[in-house]
Amino acid sequence: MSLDTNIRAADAIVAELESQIASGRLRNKSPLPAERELMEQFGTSRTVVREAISTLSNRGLVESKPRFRPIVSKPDYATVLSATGNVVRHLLNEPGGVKNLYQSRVFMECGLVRQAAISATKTDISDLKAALEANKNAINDSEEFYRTDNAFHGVLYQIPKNPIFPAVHEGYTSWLAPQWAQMKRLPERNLANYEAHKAILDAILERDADAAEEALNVHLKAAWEYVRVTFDMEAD
Amino acid sequence: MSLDTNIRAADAIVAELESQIASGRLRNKSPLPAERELMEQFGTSRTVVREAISTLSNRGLVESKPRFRPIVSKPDYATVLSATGNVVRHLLNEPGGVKNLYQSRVFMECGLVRQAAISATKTDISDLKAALEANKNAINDSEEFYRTDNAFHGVLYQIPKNPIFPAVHEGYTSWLAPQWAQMKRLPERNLANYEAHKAILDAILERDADAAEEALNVHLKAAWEYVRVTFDMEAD
DNA sequence: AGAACCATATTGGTCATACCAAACTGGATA
DNA sequence: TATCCAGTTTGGTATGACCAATATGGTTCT
Repeated sequence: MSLDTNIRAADAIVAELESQIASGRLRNKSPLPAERELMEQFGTSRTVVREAISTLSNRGLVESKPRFRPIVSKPDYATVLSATGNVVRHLLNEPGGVKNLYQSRVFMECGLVRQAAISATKTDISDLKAALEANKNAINDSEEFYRTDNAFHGVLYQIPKNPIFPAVHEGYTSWLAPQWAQMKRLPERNLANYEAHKAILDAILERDADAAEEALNVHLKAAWEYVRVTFDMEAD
Repeated sequence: MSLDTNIRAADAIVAELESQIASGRLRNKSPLPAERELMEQFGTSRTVVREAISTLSNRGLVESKPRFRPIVSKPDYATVLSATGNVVRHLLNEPGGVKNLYQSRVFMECGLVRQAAISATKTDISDLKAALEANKNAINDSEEFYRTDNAFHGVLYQIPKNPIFPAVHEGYTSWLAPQWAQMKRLPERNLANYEAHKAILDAILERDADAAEEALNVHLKAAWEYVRVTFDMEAD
């Protein structure tokens, strides 16, 4: 929001490098200049150069592994989401945290299936069918089922052809994965989930937004109930 | 995701301070210990302490103004969003960036008005009415109209009673504000916007989700068209 | 020629120390 | 009690040094 009195030398370097990354002067996936070089280039001490790099790293504009040259990484929506990962973890540990996130996911996907029902293209439909088929074939392999389940939902996020949505899906997947990982996954539940997916797809095929939303709602509500019981949370 | 070979001393300090903040051992809104104190406490040099603080600051867990002690700021959803602000700005400068963000906002609010139509409480309704009234009274004061316009949409984000949504609204507001700021705002447009808001509220009052969604769609589509023309972007 | 290998120059990570200016503190003063 | 000032604390920056791991380029072996 406010810019305060920002007289940090590091901020100037951050700004400059940011613009060089954005403009492509610093090519994506290529290493940043050496610290001692930047230090000369900007006429500052290595201290501030390192602070600047640290900031860029936290912003997700460079990927820095210890002992390696930081790699320029032009930001995309996935970067934004993953950069927030650490903080989100804290929020999930607060009471109601998981529920809030899950609820927002239900909200999001309700909208997605409506939109899918209304405007899914042939390609979208065949992607959904393929994902459902893979899902069906994995009913007895819970590990694989999880992946195909997630992939099915992922297709929904692709339908708007807007890069923000797949990034959000990635966020949900990675943030909620820890919860999901410690749940037992039984073939009968896999079957139920597959059938729920099928119901959703059927509704989309019939171009019935209300039915699709309803099917998705039932599906995710049931899944949540299972999560809730497993973690012994308070009811709604 | 991957933990790699994380041998950075600063990371240990970050982790420790993070957990102290989460547990409340470091009280919210209170200043962090002095750098020289942390340095002794963790047995490292001031260099790594400062790097750790910089990381915390970028994560949004402390608020650090130059020359002032960093203030502990327990993360909330708004913090997460605002921490991403810098990167999002870059994405908005890329072709289609603003459009993608705006489209996601339309998507979000379509869902919100549907939900409002279905399950808005009396309190929600009266909040909406109050916001609309304020909106009406500001038609001739474009500065004020912008605020009330935004507030009206903000009420929609409050209806799910989920802290994630208001945070998202804050995100949209701050990210799209720069675009909005440089647009001329005429009383006749204010009036049109007010009437659009009224149509939305009317549909909500009639508990007609489809009509509410439609009204909102018309409203935001029109607003987008205005933005698009102003900035001379390509058509859809 | 191409692959495995090794000595050396780079380079990131950390430490110790120092200086400055702004912020803070507490007691003297009006 | 409110104000003001000097001394202290503290964040921002600069140097310079050392270590260990990496990157590099030439040498040797196959």
